[in-house]
Amino acid sequence: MEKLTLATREHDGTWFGVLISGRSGLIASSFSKSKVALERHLRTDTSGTISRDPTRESDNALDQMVNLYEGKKSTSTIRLDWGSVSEFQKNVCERMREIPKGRVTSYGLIAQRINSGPRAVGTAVARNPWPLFVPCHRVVPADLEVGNYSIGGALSDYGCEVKRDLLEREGVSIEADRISSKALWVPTGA
DNA sequence: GCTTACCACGATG
DNA sequence: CATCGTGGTAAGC
Repeated sequence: MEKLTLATREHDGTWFGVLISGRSGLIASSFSKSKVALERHLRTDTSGTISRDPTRESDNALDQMVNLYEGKKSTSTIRLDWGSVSEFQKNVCERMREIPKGRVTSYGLIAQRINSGPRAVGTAVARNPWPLFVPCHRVVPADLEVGNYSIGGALSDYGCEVKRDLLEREGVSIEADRISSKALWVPTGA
């Protein structure tokens, strides 16, 4: 089995973590108020020897993660390990990566773009292995409420609040639980 | 293999 | 508020 690196960092009361394969790149990212919950979530579905020794790549990934959490510009690109991602999920992730910072789109619009259905897109977004790196927080319901967000594989009110904060730090204006329609971005392309 | 139940949805009434 | 259609997934045979 392959050797993996698990690295975590605390920032502003929140724990951030990454699981990285030196060979193929970032397998998963996550964040949580609880360090143990974070590590447990990152370890799920991984069979392999886990090292806690930070690497340049893990340091870099955590730097980026905190930057993205703060709504700042990312300064480098992280390799993503697509190995355990279905073709459909990959398609959805690619569309999410096209959403500009400070904008949002809806599950249904992504579905139209890829000739699928909103619920199917919802399950794919929910299973995003790389929150923050792949900006699943920019996908919201068609009525432009903030919508749901899961952390550590589970939905929570905390997750929804985090999603709202992420969007606002990226410049999305939200009044009375409703996102400004100026922020709506319609996916482009074939 | 096939069937079913479950969803971070959307449209309708 | 309720209901239904929907597509992908995983768990169950």
